[in-house]
Amino acid sequence: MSISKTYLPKETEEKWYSYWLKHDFFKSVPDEREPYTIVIPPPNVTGVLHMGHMLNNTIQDVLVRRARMKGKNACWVPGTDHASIATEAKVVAMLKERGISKKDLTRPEFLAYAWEWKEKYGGIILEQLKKLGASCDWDRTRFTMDEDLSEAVIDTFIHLYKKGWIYRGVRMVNWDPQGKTAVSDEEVIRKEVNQKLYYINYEVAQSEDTGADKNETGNPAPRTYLTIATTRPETIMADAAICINPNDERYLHLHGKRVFIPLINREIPVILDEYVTMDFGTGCLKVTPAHDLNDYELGQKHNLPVIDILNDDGTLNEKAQILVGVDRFAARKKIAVLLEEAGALAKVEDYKSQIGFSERTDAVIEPKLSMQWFCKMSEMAKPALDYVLNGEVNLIPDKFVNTYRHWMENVRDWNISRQLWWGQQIPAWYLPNGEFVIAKNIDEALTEAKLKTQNSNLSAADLKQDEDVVDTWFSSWLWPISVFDGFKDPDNADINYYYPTNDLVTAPEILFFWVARMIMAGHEFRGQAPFKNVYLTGIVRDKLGRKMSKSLGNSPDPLDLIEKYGADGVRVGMLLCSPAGNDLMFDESYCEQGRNFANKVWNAFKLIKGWEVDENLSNPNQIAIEWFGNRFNQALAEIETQFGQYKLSEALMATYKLVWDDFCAWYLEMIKPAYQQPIDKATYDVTIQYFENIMKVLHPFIPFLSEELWHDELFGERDEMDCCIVAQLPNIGEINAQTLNHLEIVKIIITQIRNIRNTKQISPKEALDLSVKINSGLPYQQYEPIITKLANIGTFSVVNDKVNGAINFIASTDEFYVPLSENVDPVAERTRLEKEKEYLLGFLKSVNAKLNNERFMANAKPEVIDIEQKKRADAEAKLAILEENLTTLAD
RNA sequence: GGGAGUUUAGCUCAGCUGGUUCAGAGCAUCUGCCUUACAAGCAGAGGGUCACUGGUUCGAACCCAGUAACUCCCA
Repeated sequence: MSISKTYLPKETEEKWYSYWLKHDFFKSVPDEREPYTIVIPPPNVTGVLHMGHMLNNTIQDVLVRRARMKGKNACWVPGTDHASIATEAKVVAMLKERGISKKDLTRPEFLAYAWEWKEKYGGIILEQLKKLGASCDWDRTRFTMDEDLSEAVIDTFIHLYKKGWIYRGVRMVNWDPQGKTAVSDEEVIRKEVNQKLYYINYEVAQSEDTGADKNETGNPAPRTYLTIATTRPETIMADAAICINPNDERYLHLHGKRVFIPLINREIPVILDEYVTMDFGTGCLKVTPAHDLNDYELGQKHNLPVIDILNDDGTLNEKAQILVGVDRFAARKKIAVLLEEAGALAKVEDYKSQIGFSERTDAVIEPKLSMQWFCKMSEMAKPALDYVLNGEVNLIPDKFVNTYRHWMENVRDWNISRQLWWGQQIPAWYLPNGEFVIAKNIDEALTEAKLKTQNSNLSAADLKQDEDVVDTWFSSWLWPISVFDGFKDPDNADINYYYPTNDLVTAPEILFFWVARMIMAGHEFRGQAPFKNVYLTGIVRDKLGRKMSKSLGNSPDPLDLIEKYGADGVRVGMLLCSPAGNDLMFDESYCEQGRNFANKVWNAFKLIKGWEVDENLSNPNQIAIEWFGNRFNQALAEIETQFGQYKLSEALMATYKLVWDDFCAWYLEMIKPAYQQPIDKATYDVTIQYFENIMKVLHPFIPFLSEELWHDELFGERDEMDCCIVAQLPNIGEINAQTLNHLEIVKIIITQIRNIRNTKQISPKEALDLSVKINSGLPYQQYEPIITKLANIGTFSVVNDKVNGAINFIASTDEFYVPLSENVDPVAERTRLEKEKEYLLGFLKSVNAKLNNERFMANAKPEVIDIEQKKRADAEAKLAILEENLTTLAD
């Protein structure tokens, strides 16, 4: 049978994924084992896989697979999020294509379309995750609008309302005029934008009472003006006052005056408040409570009326009096012209300022007063902060603790209503008299309403349910509980076993919307945080540091990458460039490196697979076998530590080097029989064992290839359930430091000789002789076969005297000589030795400086002093050898 | 304007409580190899004023202060 020269991932991936599924390896049910649980951050149901998902889910899968291989009952719960704004937008767009407008539909009709859409496109992303190898328990797949989960949302709403933590109120919200919904502060993206600053003159009203402004002839006094600066001239019709700083000496004459709004000539007062910055603009601020948050607060303070001149879609309404029906941006341009014509526009300047944009629709956010539902945060924030501060919940990396605390200490109430249909409808029913009741369904609402009004004649028809739905995060904050049915059935076997979960892997940008709120919900409903560790991944950026996004088109399609490099290659590629919590500059070349790695493993397999065993041969490789056994244990220990600290990229790199450098480049080269020669049984058996162990260590990173090789007959008979995915990771055995140290010296010797070949242009095929003068007492004789093989040595001899006319080098404190067929160039040799000597002298000098320093000797720790003394001894010994060699050379 | 963070080789990053030859890894680069596991490879090599300026210390990439550049969050 011929084995392909390179690893071909395609059929392997398909084959093993369905095998794993068929044999229920991803499935988890509570049992006596220790659970290891992850709930997936549910992607948008209508979304497609992007690089961020790729990173996130690779990390989760590595963690889950590793836990499974450590004997834990691993459970990774998958699912999707209904994502009200994003999904509703897509459904609206789809309807539009079919010539249907949302406003012509009833709510149930619209929802029917939305569900149809969800059934058709929802879950594509979960299918894509399978391509990556995600070992989720698919039987547990949940959706945030599943009946049970929605019920949990409604119950939660009622629960919090009864506690007094949910209330209804007029607030300034971020209004998205395109999506026609309020969005949370976190969904507003601020960008710096070039704008214009308009200077507008307001005529000051004449004082009737004092007559001071009339001149003696009784003619009207000349008109006077004040000038304000604004970036939003279209809102002047909503002005409620002009505000000046009471300390502003320029405007003392305006105290107590009134002014006219240009174009509409409505009279408004001049008010005084130190809030106004004197040196910004003209020092006169127009106060527009309906359209600016700060103005709103100022208006509240001064009891100003709120005049809202904008419709929900961003056009001007009749309260504006002019430009009614015109969009806010068109109105801005038009009003500038009108003001100009009226002589009220003093000047226009360029101006840069921060503007909020909707994350979902990219429309400019309009501050808008509206009646919304709010969830009070202060009581819930406190315990949620404590979980993180006292370490019950670990944020990884911990630099996010500060950010988290800052946010939790300054948390604002959560606007939980959204003016959409796709989502859980708010369980509030309005009575004819304007009052409302909160109830689980219409029947309960009616009962409540009758009780409340003492009117037993009320009927269901008299009640009208709130039109809005709750914010999507109001369902996803319950996710870790609701996926285990913890609301409907708070004492069921699953929730008791799997909750709290172990690790949550998510992006730092949703630390507050999601992570913090899950902790709040966990505390409120289970008295326990929902997870122990939160691993915050970085943002995937392109090579230039730009965030990968659809609009920039700088994101590769993950499925294309898998097609090109194999899922294993892409997984390795993702992890290679992803330090925890730092953004990662993704480049396709990392996937290439991943693919090459998989190929390396494949070829190591191919080599071993090709060996013939001769039972009669004795084992010449005991040293190599012992060394690799130790090295393997050492690497296992390192990898264990790195996983413990969630340094996944480093754990992968340690694995990578173990396989590539230690196993392939050193171990296999040491034991490899000559071409077409058989190998002895002992070496063969232990090597296969080593390889099998390596498959295990590799499995979390490259599950497909490791599973594929696992089933080769090389490893003997396997029954159906004997799979790499459930193999137990090897235990960390004892590590003999001396074995490892000795072999490091052997490697140095080999490298030195190879280096000599390279610099002297000697072919690797030409054997060289090697003599060693042993000063250290190291048993070089036993390493002779390895050195001879890897450095292609002809005769290896131990000598008592220096060898003249040979290239020499020092390893440990022993002297090595390589005689060359042609004479060694004494000048070049001298230069080389002198250089080395110089280095050693410098080194010795710095060591001596420390040892001769009384304060060092007095203050440094004894072990540090020991080390320094050993360094001095070693350097002096080497220096002595060098000196001798230089003398010899001179002879 | 307020808060947090980052700055180490061409690139991406390690570097734990200051002390091993501590200046590291992978990739890229250069040189030489088609040595029958692998050119998706093998062997070897060269790359850095640890952002800058001061300070603390016997000793600083690491601690402190200031400066600069960049990033993020909040206003």
